[in-house]
Amino acid sequence: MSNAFDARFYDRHVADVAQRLIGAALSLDGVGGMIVETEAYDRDDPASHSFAGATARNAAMFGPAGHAYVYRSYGLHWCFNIVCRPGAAVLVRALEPVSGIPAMIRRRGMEDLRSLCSGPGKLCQALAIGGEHNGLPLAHGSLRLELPDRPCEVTAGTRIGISKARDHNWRFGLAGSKFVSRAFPTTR
DNA sequence: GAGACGATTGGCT
DNA sequence: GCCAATCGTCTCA
Repeated sequence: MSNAFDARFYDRHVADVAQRLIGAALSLDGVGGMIVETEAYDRDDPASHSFAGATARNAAMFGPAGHAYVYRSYGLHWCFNIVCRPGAAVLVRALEPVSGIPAMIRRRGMEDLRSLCSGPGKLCQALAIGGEHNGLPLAHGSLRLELPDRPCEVTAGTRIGISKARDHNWRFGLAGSKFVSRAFPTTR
């Protein structure tokens, strides 16, 4: 059984890792929940920050697997990624709140559970993830990641908010979850 | 040093 | 569905 402490877990295609992270538990200082939505970004992916090579901002993407890559989006939001192979990372887009919910409500300024973590910027605000967490390991410390015992039922779709390589079905969600940032196209 | 742009969100029509 | 907010990063001069 693979776990988040095992570097080998990340040594597979990033889209595969993104699927396996659905159902995992993510938390910071005891505040967190279950990952219900992810997106994969690969080294040779025009939509990825790493596509043009390593820079000061994306250095963490080329660092050790199983570490965090946190960046600021649109000047005001933070987005949280899990680094896999060099230049590849999984963007965590949504959580189902599980623990520390009062803290999330306080930070987000709203009570609706579905609005607490249903988006990459939202979950970072709810968990108080910021630039100081960029490059930190997820295996120990205040940032925790625990993989599910068994794979969850996952639905796939196209990634959101990008202008390049829109054709890849590299967005993954927990089937039937109400906590995703946007509904997946009805499958089957 | 200047200019363009973005893996978003929340409010308004 | 449309659009403004807001600023770090990157590119080019």
